[in-house]
Amino acid sequence: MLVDVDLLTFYGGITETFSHSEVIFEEGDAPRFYYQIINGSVKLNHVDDDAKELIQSILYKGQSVCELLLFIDEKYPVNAVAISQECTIIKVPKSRFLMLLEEHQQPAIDVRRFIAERLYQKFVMMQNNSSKHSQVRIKSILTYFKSFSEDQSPYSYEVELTRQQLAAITGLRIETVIRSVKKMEKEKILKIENRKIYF
DNA sequence: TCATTAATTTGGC
DNA sequence: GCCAAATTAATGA
Repeated sequence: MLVDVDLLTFYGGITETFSHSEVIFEEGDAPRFYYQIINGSVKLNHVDDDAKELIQSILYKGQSVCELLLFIDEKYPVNAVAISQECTIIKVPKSRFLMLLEEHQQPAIDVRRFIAERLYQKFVMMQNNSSKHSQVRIKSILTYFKSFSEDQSPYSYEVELTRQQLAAITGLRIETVIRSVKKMEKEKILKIENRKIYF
């Protein structure tokens, strides 16, 4: 957990449960809470004029959601949507959370580090994601998600993202994802077993 | 279990 | 890359 749950509770944290595809906050909303995922996963996305979805990031248990908006005065640039069946989130009012950070050194350090970490990942992904080679884009995303996994040996990571989600993250078409992934299997970059991708 | 819906895959342009 | 159609998996009554 990024910040201790008891501490969050002490500062007014309330848990809330969302089911699959329920919206936690929407693009354009004014940020009013710090959100931390107790259980489940959340996607941050944007839907463009053509109704095409771009997934900005996917967040898991223990991570906070768009915490950077608490430090500036802007509206949310993305939607936050639960993508696990059960998604439990603790939320703390903005002002109280800022108070928490002032009164506690360690969480302040951890949150700062988390933001830096994610900004760094964003740089890396942006560069790879602008590659004209679809395989580079996909591999970069897989590497990123695998980085959360303990086991770093080849084919050990079972990709839980659907091909649609991969397409929405990389900005590629679904068909392109499917065809590239198959090529990558031939090139022994990954393995496919009954539709599941192992990287 | 059957019907419906969503996701995946293939092929043509 | 785009679209349509076929196939398969997941979901719910």
